[in-house]
Amino acid sequence: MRDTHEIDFNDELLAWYDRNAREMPWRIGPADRSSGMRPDPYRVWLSEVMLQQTTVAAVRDYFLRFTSRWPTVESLAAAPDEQVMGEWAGLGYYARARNLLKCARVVVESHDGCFPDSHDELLNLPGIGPYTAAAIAAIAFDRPETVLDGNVERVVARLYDIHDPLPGSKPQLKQRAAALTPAVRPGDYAQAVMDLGATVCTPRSPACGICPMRTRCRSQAAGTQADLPRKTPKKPKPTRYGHVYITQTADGAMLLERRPDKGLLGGMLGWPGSEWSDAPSDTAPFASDWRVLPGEVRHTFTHFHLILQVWATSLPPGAAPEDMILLDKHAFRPSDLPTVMRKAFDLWRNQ
DNA sequence: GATACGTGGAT
DNA sequence: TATCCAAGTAT
Repeated sequence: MRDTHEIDFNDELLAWYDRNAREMPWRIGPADRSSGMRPDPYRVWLSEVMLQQTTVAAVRDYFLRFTSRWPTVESLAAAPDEQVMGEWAGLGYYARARNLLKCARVVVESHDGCFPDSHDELLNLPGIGPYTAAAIAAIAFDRPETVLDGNVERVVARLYDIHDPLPGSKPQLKQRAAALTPAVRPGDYAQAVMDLGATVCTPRSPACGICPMRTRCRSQAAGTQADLPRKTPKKPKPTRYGHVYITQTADGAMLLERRPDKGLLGGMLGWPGSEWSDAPSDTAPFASDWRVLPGEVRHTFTHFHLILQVWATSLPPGAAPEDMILLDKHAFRPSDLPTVMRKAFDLWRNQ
C-alpha cells in the first residue's frame, strides 16, 4: 500500500522533472511526451546499454554516430562486427558492443524486429540485465517497473537514511524504490529519479539546498547525507607490465590483430603484444630490428594498472604473419582502437 | 557472492 | 597523484 509520503514524493519529483528534465538525444520533447508519444524502443535500448557504467557526457556523441550510421535495429543487425566494434572503440566495456550485436540480431530474427515490451522478455536478451530490462520497459513502454541503478541507490539510501553498506543493502533499497514507483508516468518517474541523482543528489557535495525532496529526506534531517550510501571497501589495484609491437611496412600499412572475443578488450583491434604480468617476457613476435621507444604507456583498467613499453619496427610490403592483420594507410583508423592501444599509437607517432 | 570488465572527469 | 565514480552485466 502506498502511503501519503510516497504519493507526495512522486508528485513533487515529477513536477521537478517537468521543469528540469535534461535534453538528451534519445529523449523526446515535453510536448510529444504530454501528447502520449513514446520514444523509439531501439533508441532507448541503445542509449541504456551505452549508459551502463558510463556518463551521459561520454555517451552523447557515440549515440549520435551510432544512430546516424544505423538508424534501425535492422540496419544494426546487418552491420559487420568490425564496424560496430570500431564505432564503439573508446567507450569501454567492449562486451557491451558484442552483446549489442547479438541482441540486435535476436530481435530481428526472433522478434520480427520489435523489442519485447515486458521486463521478463527483455531480461532474456544478451546484454540486458535487471536494470536495463526495467529501464526499457518503463521508458519505452511506460510499464511500472522499478529501475535500480547507482543514482537510485544513492537517492533512496539518503531519503530513508539507510546506513547498511552496498552491495548488501541492494534488496532493501530495491524494496524501498519499488514502493515509490508510481502507476502514473513510471517512465518519466524513472528518469526523474536518475536525473535527480545525477544533478542534485550527487555523490559528493549534494545540492540539498535546491533539492525538491529536501523536506522529506531523512538523511538531510539527520545530517548524514554526505556519508551515504556506504559501500564495502574496494581492493587495491595491482600493476602489470607488458610490451606492444607496432610494425609499419614501407608502404605505410600497419600490423594489427583482432583480439579474441572473450576477456579484456575482447573483439577489438589491437597491437600484437606480450602477456601483461609482473614480469613480461621480452620475446618479439618475429625477428626484426626492434627499437624500444622512449617513454611508456600508462593506463588504468577496472582492476589493474598497466605500464606498457612500445617496440617498433618496419617491414617490407608483403603478407601479414599468421593470425595478424595488415591494414593499409587508408584502412587503418586510430579511432577504431580501444584507448590503451590508441595511447601506444600516439607514443609511436610522436616518437 | 565475488570477480572480470574501460574510460574519462571530478576532487 | 590517487581515488572515486558513472543510467551494470556475465559468469
